Amino acid sequence: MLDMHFIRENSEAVKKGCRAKNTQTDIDHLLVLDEEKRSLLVQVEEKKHERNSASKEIGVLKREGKDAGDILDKMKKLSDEIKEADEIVVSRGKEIYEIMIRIPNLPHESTPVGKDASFNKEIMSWGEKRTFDFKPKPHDEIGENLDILDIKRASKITGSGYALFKGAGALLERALINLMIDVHVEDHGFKEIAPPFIVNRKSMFGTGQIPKMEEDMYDLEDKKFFLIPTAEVPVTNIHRDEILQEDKLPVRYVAYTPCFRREAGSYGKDTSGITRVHQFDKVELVKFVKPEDSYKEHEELLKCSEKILKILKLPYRVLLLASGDISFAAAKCYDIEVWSPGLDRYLEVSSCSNFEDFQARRANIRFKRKSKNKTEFVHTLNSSGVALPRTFIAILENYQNEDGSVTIPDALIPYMRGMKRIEK
RNA sequence: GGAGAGGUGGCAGAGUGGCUUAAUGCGGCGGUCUCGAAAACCGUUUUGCCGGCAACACCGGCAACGAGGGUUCAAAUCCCUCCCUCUCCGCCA
Repeated sequence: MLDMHFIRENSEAVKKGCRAKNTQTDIDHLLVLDEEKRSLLVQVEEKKHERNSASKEIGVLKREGKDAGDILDKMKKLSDEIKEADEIVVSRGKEIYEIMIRIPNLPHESTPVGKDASFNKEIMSWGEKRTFDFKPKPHDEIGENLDILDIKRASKITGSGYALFKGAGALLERALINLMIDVHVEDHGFKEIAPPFIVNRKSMFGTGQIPKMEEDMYDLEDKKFFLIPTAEVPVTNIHRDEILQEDKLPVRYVAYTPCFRREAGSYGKDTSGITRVHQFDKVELVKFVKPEDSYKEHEELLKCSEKILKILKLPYRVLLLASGDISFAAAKCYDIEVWSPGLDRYLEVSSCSNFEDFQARRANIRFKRKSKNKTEFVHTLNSSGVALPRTFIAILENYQNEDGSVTIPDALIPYMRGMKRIEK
């Protein structure tokens, strides 16, 4: 959510930002409503002040056993007026709120302006793509052959878009989670969190998934609860409605969770194997920082995510996303994409976003400086560190051997009970 | 799922319609005292919004006692709905 003061004073910048994010919003209408509401508010508050003073007087008169009939009649009338005017203020307030919660975060000045993904900029790449002396297979074929991935049975159990890992495949999944968490805790100083996988509406609102993306979420008990689409939701909401101490910042959390996404409207896209599934595992990094540090912290956060791919020696590239391609709540976002030789393209394994104070405002996450009286909103950032299925894909495809076996990356061997190769 | 108790300021804890827009204690902050510290004493101590203002300083106002609604001139206090926490019972990994 943006600050109404900011919108008032920078309406043109807000309009421009909304356009850059491909979002239609009627800022002019919002400004009119805001103006109306504030002028009404002044009148209502004056009347309430009058009522408060009169009520005190009535109290005094009653205590002294005197008659307060006249003033009582007057107050009855005044109270009705207040009620009437208050209703208008509240209804304006609701209209304003409904518009406000749908205004996206504005892109940062370093975010390239462009309507879609074709305007994303590749800013770096790492690792050499392996040259194969045989035709590399796609992961689903490798996985089915080794009997470590069973998509057919997953669809029997649940439906299309689910993965069933078996034997060394299930172990690899678990090994990756453990490796990632250990790296982020031990090398990067994040605190490990194991959050609920089901959250309430307030939490989903706080991070910005609802109302805009509500249809992409799995819900429970008639939309009272939601299966989390990412650990970002429960972890960011840890500090909802809190005032953090300045010297505790930055706060860094790492959490493994499964993620549940309906992927509504994406049928037919990225359907190969387990590239796009409704349930997947992910290790997520979340930071709460002071505003002046957030862009420095954003760069560091990107490095933390990249580190995982470096450790696994998987070739990847980093994209700086264009304004039209970044999420509703983000001001700036990098995507990390890992190389998939079997599919012959890059796959997104991480989104590293700076939300500035957009989520903090929605979730009311603040901090207080020692030097100031006023509270301020923190900046929140998060990054996948990293998503599992596509990392699993990249390992199978990049480390495949001609005989169909898969070599285990060195860093994973201790997490795989010493296993060096997955063979039939 | 059933029965009961309860949700008040950072914490503890008063307060059942108007001398309470919340007592008191603890903690925090500032000060006195001290070589310094402790103790003691004095002061201070929530958040949001609106208006004035160059100002997050200051002044004035409105609101908030789990959330929402109702009664009333007036609600922390009375009524209704919901949420949460705790205790006991049932079920259960």
